[in-house]
Amino acid sequence: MFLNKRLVKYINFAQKYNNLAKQKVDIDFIINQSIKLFRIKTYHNTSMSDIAEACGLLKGSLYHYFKSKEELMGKVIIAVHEYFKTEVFTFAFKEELNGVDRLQLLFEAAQIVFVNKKTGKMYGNMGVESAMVISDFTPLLQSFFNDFFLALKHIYQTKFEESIAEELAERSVAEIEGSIMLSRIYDNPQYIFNTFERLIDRIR
Amino acid sequence: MFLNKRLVKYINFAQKYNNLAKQKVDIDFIINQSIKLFRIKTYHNTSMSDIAEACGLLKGSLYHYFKSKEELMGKVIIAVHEYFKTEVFTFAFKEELNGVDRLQLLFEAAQIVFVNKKTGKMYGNMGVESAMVISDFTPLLQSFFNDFFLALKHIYQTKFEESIAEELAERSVAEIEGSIMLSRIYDNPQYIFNTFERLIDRIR
Amino acid sequence: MFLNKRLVKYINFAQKYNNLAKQKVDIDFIINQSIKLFRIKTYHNTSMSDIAEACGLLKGSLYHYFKSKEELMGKVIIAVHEYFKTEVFTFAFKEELNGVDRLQLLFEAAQIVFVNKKTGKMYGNMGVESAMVISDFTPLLQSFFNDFFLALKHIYQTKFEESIAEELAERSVAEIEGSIMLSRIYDNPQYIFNTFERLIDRIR
Amino acid sequence: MFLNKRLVKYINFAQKYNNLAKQKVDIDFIINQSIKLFRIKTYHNTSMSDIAEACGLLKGSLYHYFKSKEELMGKVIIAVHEYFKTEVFTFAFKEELNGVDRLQLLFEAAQIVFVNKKTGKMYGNMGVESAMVISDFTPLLQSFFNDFFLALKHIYQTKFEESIAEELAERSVAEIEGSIMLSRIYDNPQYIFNTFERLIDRIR
DNA sequence: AATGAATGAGAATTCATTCAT
DNA sequence: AATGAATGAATTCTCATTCAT
Repeated sequence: MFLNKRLVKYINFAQKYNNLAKQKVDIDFIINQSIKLFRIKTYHNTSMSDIAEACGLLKGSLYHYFKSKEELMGKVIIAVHEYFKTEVFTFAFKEELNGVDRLQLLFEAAQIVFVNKKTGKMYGNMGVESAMVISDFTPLLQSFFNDFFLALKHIYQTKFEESIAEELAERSVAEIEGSIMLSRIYDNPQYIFNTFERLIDRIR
Repeated sequence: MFLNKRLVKYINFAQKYNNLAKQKVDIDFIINQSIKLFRIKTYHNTSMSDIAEACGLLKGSLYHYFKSKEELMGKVIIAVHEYFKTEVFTFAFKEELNGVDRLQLLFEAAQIVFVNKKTGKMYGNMGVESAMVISDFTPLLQSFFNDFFLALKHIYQTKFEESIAEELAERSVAEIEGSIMLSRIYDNPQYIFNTFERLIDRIR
Repeated sequence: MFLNKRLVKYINFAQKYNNLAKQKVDIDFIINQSIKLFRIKTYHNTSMSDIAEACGLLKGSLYHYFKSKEELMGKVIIAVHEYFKTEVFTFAFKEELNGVDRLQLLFEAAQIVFVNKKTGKMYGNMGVESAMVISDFTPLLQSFFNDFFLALKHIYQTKFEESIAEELAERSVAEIEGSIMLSRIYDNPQYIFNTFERLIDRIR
Repeated sequence: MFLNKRLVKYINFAQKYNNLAKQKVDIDFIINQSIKLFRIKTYHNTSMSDIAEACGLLKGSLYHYFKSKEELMGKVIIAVHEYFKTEVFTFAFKEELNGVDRLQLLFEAAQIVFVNKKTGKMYGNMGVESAMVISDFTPLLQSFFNDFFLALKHIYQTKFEESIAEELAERSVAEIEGSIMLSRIYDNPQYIFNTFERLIDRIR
């Protein structure tokens, strides 16, 4: 190597300086950018290049964070799951509220994920459809839906006994997911809204 | 036209005979093979090569029948839709039966598509999930779900007035689709069975 | 064969009847359709399918007339050559006219091939460019240009001695071909017109 | 900026050094290899595979540099244009020389492109013919011929007034291009040589 | 951590040509 | 003569992944 050590040091310093100027790139940032892209373009139609570009990185650099696109997708699903846990399902366990209020808050929080508040239109593809298409991710989806189910069951238990609460929860999850699907197919959020209303009425 | 009818008939027959003699496959065969593959492997993970192989053809030969993979997928969705029209939705309009029976028959016919009777397990991915991921196919999916909705509405109208029948139909479609999704995610047809039972109970 | 002879006869008759209704398809017809297509779309961008379609035939049927696309192209070049011989170059040998008139008539006839009289715009690609790109056709092109050269030389010999007439002919061919090229590149027939005028002036 | 200029220089140098170390080829190398192939084999008969092989790369690697074969061809035409600007047309503007000398030098430089000095034979097909066949490239060809025309006009203006210089330039371009075509068709550079001589005589 | 050139496998598609009928 | 299904080789292009620097 013909570059002397002092120079190398300067270069490293300069690079660090440049990086500081850029958007901080960490795993979470990449995951969030990926979520955005997957929603708009689908897992299959989003290339590692696209993701890299959205992160201000180059393709190869992503492989420092994830050893494959599938691993990244897995992390994305987990991140979405985590979001739902802390921002949506959590309302189910606000013991200071009654069941109706909890359900209402939970649905309001969920809505944000699917419906663009400004335009009133459906957001693009959610991870679920993309994920369903890849069987490797079923355990992660199962885990997600377990939590979804448990949250609703917990709310229903404020009014019903366990076995009924369980049945209601299962039905509700199915109804909600089905209506999300319809909303997306018809590009009309009304199906979700109707379902949410119906479910709230039912618990009343 | 100077050819008499009997002759035309003979000619048609002769042509058919010719076709049978040379033709290795026909469009319907390709579509059916494609459906099988798409169910197992997903639209994205099924290559034209795979389809060709399943048909005993070479890749290029498929392009006699479909000018692109997307066109083939479109035809696949239409074929599934057609199947549902003639084999599933049709029970909704058997006016000689009561609503409960119609629903029961319709659900039984639908089940066959999703659940492997022999193994009792879920079949693989259906076109719907694949299709959802490609926005070009939404009109076809809308058309499918329109028919699904109308069939259920027609059944519910045997017991309820129109506006209620409509609401019930919408709910039912959502519930069914959601439960199919859950059944697939948990690889357990029980969710669909439960939903079908519940819906039949409800109309009783 | 289960079809009786009488029937076969009828069928043949019926087919013949159908054919009579169609455009008569013979080699010249195919060649003319091909010329049209090659001019618009280039040799490389015109498929045998395109040609067949333009002739009301199916791809495979073309192979009754030409054993390959290249052979067809060869025949096309020859046909164009023939056209030029009988419709364009021929004016060079109208011994009853003077040189100027012959040149004028020859150029007028040539113009028709390159410039659309109605729109005043250049026609698309001529065979020459397409042909140049395939070295197998150089003998045919040489033959074409030999005749072109001889025609002009013959005209020039009405005013000049042989060696000068030869030189002028060679120059003229080059100038004309170059200006056709420019006219095509700039999509403006003026370059050809200018050249024709200049050449007529020169002989005067 | 806290990095002093000397450092920046070093860094640039270091980066260049890095690039040299890893890079197998660069854009210019690919373009030059492509020019060679297009000349011998035509744009249509040269595959991306051929080009890759000529560059010691794999097919896919080319797409780092060009997003399509057409883009590559565009760059090739521009490169040829650039070559003509700096190596051929440039002689037109050597104000210290008289018109005859400029023309002579320009033609000598041009000859090198078309005629193999060693064998005395014509080189294969040049990009121009290939390009002519693809309408997307006409703007690039127009730009090329604009410069060609301006160079010749500039030379003619040493002896003639502008309008005459213009006419002569247009004629000369046509004559040269036409004679290149003839030289190629007859595989005999004499046509170009004759034209060049004639044009030089004319300006004398 | 980041680069980005290179890989290499595979995708969809095109098309001239063949051939049994 | 005509069909048109089938071939099969080639072509452009994509993309996840690797790796030397």
